[in-house]
Amino acid sequence: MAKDTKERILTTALVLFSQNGYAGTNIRELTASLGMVKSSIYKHFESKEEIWNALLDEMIAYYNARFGSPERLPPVPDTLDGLVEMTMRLADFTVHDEKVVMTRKLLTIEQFRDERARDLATKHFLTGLREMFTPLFAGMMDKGLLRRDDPAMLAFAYTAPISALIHLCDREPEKAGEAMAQIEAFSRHFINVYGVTDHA
Amino acid sequence: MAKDTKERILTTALVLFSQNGYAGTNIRELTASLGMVKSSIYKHFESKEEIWNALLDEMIAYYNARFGSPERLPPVPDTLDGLVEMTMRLADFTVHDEKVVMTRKLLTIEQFRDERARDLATKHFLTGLREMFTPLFAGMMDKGLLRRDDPAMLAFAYTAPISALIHLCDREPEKAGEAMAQIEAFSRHFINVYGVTDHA
DNA sequence: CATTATAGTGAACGATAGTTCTCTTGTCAA
DNA sequence: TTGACAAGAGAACTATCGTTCACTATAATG
Repeated sequence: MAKDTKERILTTALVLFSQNGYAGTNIRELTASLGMVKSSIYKHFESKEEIWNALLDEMIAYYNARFGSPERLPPVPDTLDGLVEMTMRLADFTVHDEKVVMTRKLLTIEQFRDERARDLATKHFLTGLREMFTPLFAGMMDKGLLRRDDPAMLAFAYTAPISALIHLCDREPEKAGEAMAQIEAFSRHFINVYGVTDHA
Repeated sequence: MAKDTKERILTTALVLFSQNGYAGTNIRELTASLGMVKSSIYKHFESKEEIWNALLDEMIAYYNARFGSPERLPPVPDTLDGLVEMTMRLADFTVHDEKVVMTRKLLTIEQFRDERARDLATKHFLTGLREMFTPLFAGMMDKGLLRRDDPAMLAFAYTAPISALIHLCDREPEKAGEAMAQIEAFSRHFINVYGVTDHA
């Protein structure tokens, strides 16, 4: 079906664009990966740039569906260890889910060329995680699990180092194991510093 | 002189590659920016790829000269405020020095395509700052300015958020002022959490 | 059944990519 | 002063780029 082929094209475009960039990918290579001849793709998209725009539309929609809505927020952990566990689950998914990895790599590569990619990159790399953890840390303060402090600042201090290690995994996947261990070590360091050990 | 032209070519290549990437830059545009015709460049470089390799060589040499040697380490601050000041000086330079910004953008764009760019990217984005601040924090612990802790972990927890904000400036230069303020706020938060307030 | 839209083919197009070649100019050493 | 060489100009080459077009096979529609 047409809809199906269009979807397959976008999937393959994500694979190639995230590896070689938009300019570094040609439609011959793209269509060959799909088992067709290069002219066929113009039955589905008007131009290479339209493929890029459609791909960006999809990435934006995916981001909003997955991370945009407040009800998609993870529940506030009941213990400090619960925070570590939740973090490791999130990190594991983020590092190993192919589509998410490719999306991140593509945004990394194209962020200086395309304004929409730039905005989405900031969400993916900076504000997204921070806004996710801010209410979570506020909740943990309410529960007496974390020292009272600015939750947004704590969220930033917590998520930025984790983000840096996720980027390392994108760049050097063979270090993923090591990086995951560092994420856990950092998370434990964090709860040691900010966590409240109850002496009641 | 020949040496001079070669240097000018590399400078312009850095400007264009960091904006549009290696694949997205053509030598016509590159030579036109230098006021010559495209064939002339082959008197200085054998190919486009050789320009890329020479540029990488230069970036690696520059990095090693500037951040590689231990004697280039900044002095251990005598006060907690001294750490903030030193950080702001470093951040200001890193965010506003054109060559450094372009180098970072280029490494960001090309890190998935070239192995040497990948390695240099990890140094620029992760290990470099950490290795710079680890002995510095160890010294501050010796001086009783910081709580005793793993200096490498503290260095990571300190530099990663700052790095994230520097990346934001690369992506959205209009937010540089805001980002610098956030760096200072984070630095002050950090010394509040880890700093030792002397009650002797 | 006839028809019409759809999806894919293969040849061809103009534009542009990186590169090479020949020629001219200016500079410096013998 | 002459010869050699470095540096650039401009035309031309080949390959490849994104794209178009005429055509065919298939499947859905009246």
